[in-house]
Amino acid sequence: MDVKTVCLGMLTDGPASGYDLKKRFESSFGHFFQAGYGSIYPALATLARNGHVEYELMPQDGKPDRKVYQLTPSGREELLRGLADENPSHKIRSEFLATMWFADLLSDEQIDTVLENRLAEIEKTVQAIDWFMECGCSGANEGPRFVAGFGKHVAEAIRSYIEENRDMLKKRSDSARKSAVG
Amino acid sequence: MDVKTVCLGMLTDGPASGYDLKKRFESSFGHFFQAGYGSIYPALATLARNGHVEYELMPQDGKPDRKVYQLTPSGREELLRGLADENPSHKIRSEFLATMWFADLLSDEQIDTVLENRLAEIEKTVQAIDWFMECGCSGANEGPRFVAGFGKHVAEAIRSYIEENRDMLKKRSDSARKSAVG
DNA sequence: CGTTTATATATCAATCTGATACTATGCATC
DNA sequence: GATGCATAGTATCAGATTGATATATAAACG
Repeated sequence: MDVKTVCLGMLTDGPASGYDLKKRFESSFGHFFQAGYGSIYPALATLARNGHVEYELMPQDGKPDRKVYQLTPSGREELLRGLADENPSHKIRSEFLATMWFADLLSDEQIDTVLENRLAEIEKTVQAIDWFMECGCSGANEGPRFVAGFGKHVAEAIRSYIEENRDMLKKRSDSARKSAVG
Repeated sequence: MDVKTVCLGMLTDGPASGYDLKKRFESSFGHFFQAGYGSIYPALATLARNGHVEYELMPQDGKPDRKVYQLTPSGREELLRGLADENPSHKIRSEFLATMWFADLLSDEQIDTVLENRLAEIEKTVQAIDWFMECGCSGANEGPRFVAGFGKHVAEAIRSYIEENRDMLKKRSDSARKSAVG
């Protein structure tokens, strides 16, 4: 499954422009599937070329024209084909964990800063998901609720793991403690 | 941070070929940072061109020559620069969650299969991490242990979430139950 | 008055993914 | 005896994605 399929899926909720889809990627999809203009616009262009979506130009004064896309019957079929994979991937790309892997090359201060920043990011994610569950989820189906709950559960697991295990990475304070005691 | 930086980091454990690094990506890094030949070989070529690594050709009979790479002092500096980011990213790219988001377009059977396959993948991940903690971790520093524990904790959080919330996605059985009761 | 934010389009270089190509040995399977 | 697969090793390529940037206008902020 690629950005094209997700765009088709988003268009089942009604017509939207590339700009609209980007906003939706940011608000509800952001924590598990990212896409920027650089993938959304080419995706829509390809889908239009293949007849999976159609667009109407909506002129606006001052601002550039909106291209409002909507699903075609062929697009709906293509969407189902894209969703048919029975073992869809779930991948993590973590510069954070890669950095922690090499913790012995960093200072305690650096490690501390990185961990604090990660906890702050988690907090942002949890708040975004909470907002979605309260406001953005009205009328939504079970799928989005399941996914939002998943994201929150995992984010909280990460938070608790970091809080309970961050001491593991402090090497200097260990020897400092020893020499202070001894 | 990109594949280049991680390769430099891996080479702090001693000289290795591109093939060796690929195996290490598979065994210990796989659950949070993937890289294939298509990124490893170009990365090593660039690093060599910039003087961050050097290689020696090790002829073998029958098999192709090994190119055994090792870190240079300039490479060690480059590694520290690559690790200096104070807010390294932690991104999820989940076709699995994207599929679940659109659960209302799928049959109960499809959803069930996808969830079972995901649970099986989790099991594989947990086993790979357990193996690493018992065998691959000997003499390893705190960093790898922290990361392995992180991976296991998160994998188990995912498992428990799926097991406890999978019913949420069954729509047909709900109406079936209602009509059976009514 | 200058800067940032929002609305909207789109492209580009650098990077990454996943598959494939090439060579050679060994091991199992039909 | 042939066929396929695993292991060991190199490497490339098309297609997808990332993150930044370009273009244009208007509103809001300080």
